[in-house]
Amino acid sequence: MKQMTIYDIAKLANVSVATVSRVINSTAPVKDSTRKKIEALIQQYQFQPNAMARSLLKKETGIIGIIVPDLTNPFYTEVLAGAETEAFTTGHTFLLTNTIGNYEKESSYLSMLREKRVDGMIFLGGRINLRNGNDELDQELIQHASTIPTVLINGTVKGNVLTRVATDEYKGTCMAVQHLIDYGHKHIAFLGGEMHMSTTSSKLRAFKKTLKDARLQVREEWILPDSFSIDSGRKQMQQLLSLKKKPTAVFCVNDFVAIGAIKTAVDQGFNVPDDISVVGFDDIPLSHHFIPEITTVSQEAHELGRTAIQVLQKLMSHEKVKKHTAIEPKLMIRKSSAAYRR
Amino acid sequence: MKQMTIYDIAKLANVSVATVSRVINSTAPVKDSTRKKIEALIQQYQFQPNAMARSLLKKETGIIGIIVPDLTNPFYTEVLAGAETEAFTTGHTFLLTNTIGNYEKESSYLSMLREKRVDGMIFLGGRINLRNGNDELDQELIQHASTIPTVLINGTVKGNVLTRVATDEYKGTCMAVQHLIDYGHKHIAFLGGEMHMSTTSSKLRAFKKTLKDARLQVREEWILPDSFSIDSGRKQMQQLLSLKKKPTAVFCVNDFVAIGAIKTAVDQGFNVPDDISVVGFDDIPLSHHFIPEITTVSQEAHELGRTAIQVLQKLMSHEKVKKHTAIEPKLMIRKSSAAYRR
DNA sequence: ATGAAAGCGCTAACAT
DNA sequence: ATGTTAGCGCTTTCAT
Repeated sequence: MKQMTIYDIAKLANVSVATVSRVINSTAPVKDSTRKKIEALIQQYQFQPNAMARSLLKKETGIIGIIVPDLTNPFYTEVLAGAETEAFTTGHTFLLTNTIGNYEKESSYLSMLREKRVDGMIFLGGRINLRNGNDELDQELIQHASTIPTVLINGTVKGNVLTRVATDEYKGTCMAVQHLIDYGHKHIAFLGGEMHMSTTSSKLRAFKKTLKDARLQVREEWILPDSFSIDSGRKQMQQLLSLKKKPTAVFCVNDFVAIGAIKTAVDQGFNVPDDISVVGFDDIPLSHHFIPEITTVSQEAHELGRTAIQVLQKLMSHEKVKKHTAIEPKLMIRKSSAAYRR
Repeated sequence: MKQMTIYDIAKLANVSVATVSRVINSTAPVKDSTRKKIEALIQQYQFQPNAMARSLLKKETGIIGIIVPDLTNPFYTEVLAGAETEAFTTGHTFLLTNTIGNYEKESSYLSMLREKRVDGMIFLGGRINLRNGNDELDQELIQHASTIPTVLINGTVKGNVLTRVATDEYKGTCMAVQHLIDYGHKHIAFLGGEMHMSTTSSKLRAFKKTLKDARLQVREEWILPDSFSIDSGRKQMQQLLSLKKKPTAVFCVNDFVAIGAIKTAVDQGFNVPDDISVVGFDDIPLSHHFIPEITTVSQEAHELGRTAIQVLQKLMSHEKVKKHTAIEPKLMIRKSSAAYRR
């Protein structure tokens, strides 16, 4: 079926396009009889105005561009779901991209979003999580952000010049490590994460700080970053268990690493949490269904997504917004951690 | 920074807009010196053509609309990730929606996608999974599909008039149940799923058929549909274990239900798989990291997504396509199922 | 090789 | 209350 235009409807109703436009947008009074006639026609032909023509004129598309590194990562999808909830209320839709952390793909999508004239943009992961940043990539993003309202989630660029919403990972880590200390653990390891990512380095800083404040020793051979995957957790726990001197508790940079770590420990005949306590980070849905249920730090992903959209909406309507909005992390104490028993 | 237009560039270069358009699209030869000049200007001002203006004219947007019921469900996101891979190669982007299975939201997004004149549409879950269909909802979808090339994933509408790509769930179920039978199980239960969903009913049919072919009894009190959640698995396994006569193996409609079922069984002191075998469906990433690793049926979600986009691309370029493309399921034998021991 | 101008489908100011 | 018309930013004949 061919798409009709506002002209077709106007002709059929013997009125001008302006009148049709008026009934569509109820932007001015129209005589009841003509309105009825037009509405009937619209219904009959299933006419739907071309949003592009309108956008061209109004300079707004009703579309928010989202750049995500990994659609299969539950943390990101939880953020997305939260964002969608909020965006739906204002009629915004998402133009979604999946960059698998590939900077070129990020760039390519960045241009695409600009060409499409999205009303705003949310950026997660990838380049904004680099520990030391990358001038060229940062500049590109800042440049795009100068024409499109942009909010960064859990990341930043050099100089913190872009608006961002983030969980306080440093604080979350302190909470988790302190929890282990409160349980009487004195020998605690740090597992997973890529050292060139800011999320890892800030967690590691928090980890060391918390141990030092409790006058506990930081043992370098128990600090085993690697990546963010389950396999990484398996591998590094393996390594840990091969040491003569083993820790009694482990802080993992995320729940995937925690799952891998627990799995390996269990495979090797250790009991979690009785022999070794494990805490994760993120509170992915599965963490409280795993066996044992995982003690972890919630990033309030849904909330994070919603907040980011709220901030973006202000940005889009030229309201003043804080450069940085922090989301409070929440410690979820479950079954993978227990009091130290000698 | 204000967005420039092709006119601005043309003025700065002392040429007509036509010439600028020509260098942007390399659609006609342009003298080398003028091209260089224009390219420099484009670079300098970071000019990016307005995709909407172009789309208005060309009648194509480069956007594919995707309707998904639940962004936090790993099966759907895996499909999405597969689809994205394929779409990226042709420069298509996704306008994503999340309907949480709400039919009104589906309708609302359906119109939105049409207004936005997406080039094609992928529909997952929701109304297309209704066991007995729903005439009104079906009609609406068919109506939209008559103007926008549409591919349904793992679902259909009455009369099968729309193009679809689907895993053979019936066959997958037969494979899983047969696997349990081959392991010597004679007492097998069916857990989870909503009975008004076609995925549940077709799995149940396959389940019964396979048992009958093996001359095994189908016991109604062991058929415990409910929903697709982990909690549903927990609840129904609880129910199963409260029976005097218990099965030795369980087929679950998906991995979530399987996880819940295993959890409850373990909580109650049963060993999986020694006391009771459990198989799932979908092969979500977590299923082979769970303890025990879950025997399941892979829907080849990534492949499913890719194929759907390939089919859609043909549809969009007016090539002939089969109404139905089947994806072969794959049995993944892991640790949650074992041979029956009396 | 380049320019002028029509038109994609719509909205909004200006007339009537 | 309704119609006329000028764009929005681009592509694409048709001229030159």
